[in-house]
Amino acid sequence: MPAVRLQDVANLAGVSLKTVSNVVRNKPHVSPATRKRVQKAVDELGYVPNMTARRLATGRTGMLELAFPDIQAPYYAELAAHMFDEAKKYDYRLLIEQTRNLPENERAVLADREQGLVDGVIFEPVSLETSQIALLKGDLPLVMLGEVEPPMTVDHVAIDNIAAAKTATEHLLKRGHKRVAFLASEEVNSSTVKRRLTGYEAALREAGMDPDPQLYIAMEKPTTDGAGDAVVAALNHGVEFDGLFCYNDMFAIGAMNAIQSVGLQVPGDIGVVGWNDITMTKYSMPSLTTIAPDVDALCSTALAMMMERIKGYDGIGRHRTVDYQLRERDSTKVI
Amino acid sequence: MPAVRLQDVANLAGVSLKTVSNVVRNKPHVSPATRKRVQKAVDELGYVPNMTARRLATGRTGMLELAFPDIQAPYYAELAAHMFDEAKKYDYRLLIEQTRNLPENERAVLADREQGLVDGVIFEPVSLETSQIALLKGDLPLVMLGEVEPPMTVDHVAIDNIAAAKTATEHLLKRGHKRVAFLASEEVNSSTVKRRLTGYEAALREAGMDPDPQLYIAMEKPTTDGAGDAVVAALNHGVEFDGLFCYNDMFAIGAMNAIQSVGLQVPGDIGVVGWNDITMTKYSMPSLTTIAPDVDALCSTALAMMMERIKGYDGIGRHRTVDYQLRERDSTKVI
DNA sequence: ATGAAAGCGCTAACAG
DNA sequence: CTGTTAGCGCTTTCAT
Repeated sequence: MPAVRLQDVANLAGVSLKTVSNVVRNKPHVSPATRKRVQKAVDELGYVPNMTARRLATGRTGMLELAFPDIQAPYYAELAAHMFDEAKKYDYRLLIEQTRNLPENERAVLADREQGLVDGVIFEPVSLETSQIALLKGDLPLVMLGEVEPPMTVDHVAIDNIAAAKTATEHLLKRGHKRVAFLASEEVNSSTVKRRLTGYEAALREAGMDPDPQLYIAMEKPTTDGAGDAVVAALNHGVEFDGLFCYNDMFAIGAMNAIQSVGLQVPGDIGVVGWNDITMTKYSMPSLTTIAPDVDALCSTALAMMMERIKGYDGIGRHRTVDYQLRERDSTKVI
Repeated sequence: MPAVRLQDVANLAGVSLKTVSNVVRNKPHVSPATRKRVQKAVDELGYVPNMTARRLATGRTGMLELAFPDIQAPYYAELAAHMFDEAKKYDYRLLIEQTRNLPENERAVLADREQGLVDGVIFEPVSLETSQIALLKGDLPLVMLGEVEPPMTVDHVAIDNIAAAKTATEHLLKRGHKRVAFLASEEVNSSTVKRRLTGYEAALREAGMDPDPQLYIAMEKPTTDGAGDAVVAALNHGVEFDGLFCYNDMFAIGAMNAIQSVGLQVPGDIGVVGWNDITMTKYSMPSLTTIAPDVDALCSTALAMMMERIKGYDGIGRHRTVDYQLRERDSTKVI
């Protein structure tokens, strides 16, 4: 059954192509009588506009690319869900692209190898450097998310990682934890790690403590199990700490499980704070205190900037910071 | 900067449009010398093919829609990740559409309101009925996932829910749990619930027990918290059980937390089994024994059937069953 | 208020 | 091996 075209409808209704097009798109300049007749023909034939053709004619695809490391990571799945909702408000659909933290995939995102597929891309790189991004970025509207420093010309939205890391560390200190460690993997997101480390150290210094290099626990593998392994190794090496600020929630959950598996208590012996506020933090044992970025604001800000770019704004890159909150749960109850 | 077109490249290279097109698509029938010259022009101009135009000309979009309830649900996020990988093998991209369990959204998926946007749709409905699907399904290739009975003409892939539910229940029985309850929400996926209930009851009967209606714990809200609430309510009502087979992993995790919050132990007092084997099951406390569908096989089978449909296969709907495994973890250690 | 004609950028016969 | 000629289905001036 070959698809029914505008022409077919026009023939049936006995009007021109243009008129049918006007009716379909709810344009003015069509008499009620004609409109009704055309609508009847549309329904009868079951006409559905061909998006591809419309796109070619208008140059607008109605699609945005959302590129980030991994849809399977809870934080990104949740980010995607919010972004879907937000995009729908502007009548846009999202095409998801996973980079898997691979530089070549991140480069491919910018290479814009499929012109005309999307109207713009919202991109959270983790390993590309600013200079490379500037180099590769074509003229497709681009909004960056996350901690990689954007080039001068590109819009960017993120939360203040230094401040949030400071908040997390201060919280641990306030709850009575004296020696707070920082758990992260350097393999990924090194600029992010750096920022959070800065905030962490600032909190310690303000509390009159000197950051102890021993308390920087580096993971070998950037996975949940890797987090557990690193914590156990630190404990076995006699590193003493009673507070742990983790790079993300999954690492925190891995760490809590490991801590409890060696007979220590959370938060009794070690208080733990995560980052992202993924759904699972409510159901881990114990539930996890975490930094909750305002994902709604993140998405709406990113999309708003994207829409301006699409409409033609071509100025210098804007940098927006969105809020975060410390969500206190059982992993840091007062001791 | 107006996009560079095939024509521009042809002009620069001094050849015809067609030749450039051949070079770009790596078609034969181009002399090495010409190919090189054209390639140089392509690079110089930074030519990128316009996908929309290509699509209109070929009628192939290179895109598949993947429609399911909710990207935020871990199982679907993981399914999507696998599906992305599988689709890439066929050079297809995926457009995700969330139905949020809403019938109107499920209907919209089938209504094919955007002809020419995708070449086919892979769809896991939960609330639509077979007859409605048959009615709404246009002529876009369609492959169904999950437990809703497909119409005669549509392909379908799923795991044997009755057998898997029986396996899960038998496992609990084998581990020494005498009174096994079944936890689910009837609001959603009622056909799925029915099948699992059938398997659950079959296992009980084979073990010489009569299913006790009291042991069917119905949730009011189909959420993780709803699962916990339902279990606590049952316990408060004096329902006695020492085994719990849950509709899905998140419900199981909610149930385990609730059980432990009232002072009972898992698996000591109550053994728990989930469904889906989401990543989190390894990190819950205790880790969760669960039914692990072979998601890889699910995706590859679905995509293979989709490719046949796209290539023109127009026969009767095929029904494929993929494997599952019982993944034993700490929530059902021998008691 | 409606119609005719000219593309959007690409692919696909069909020639040469 | 390469070039020419039509479309793909829709939107959009520009007339009427």
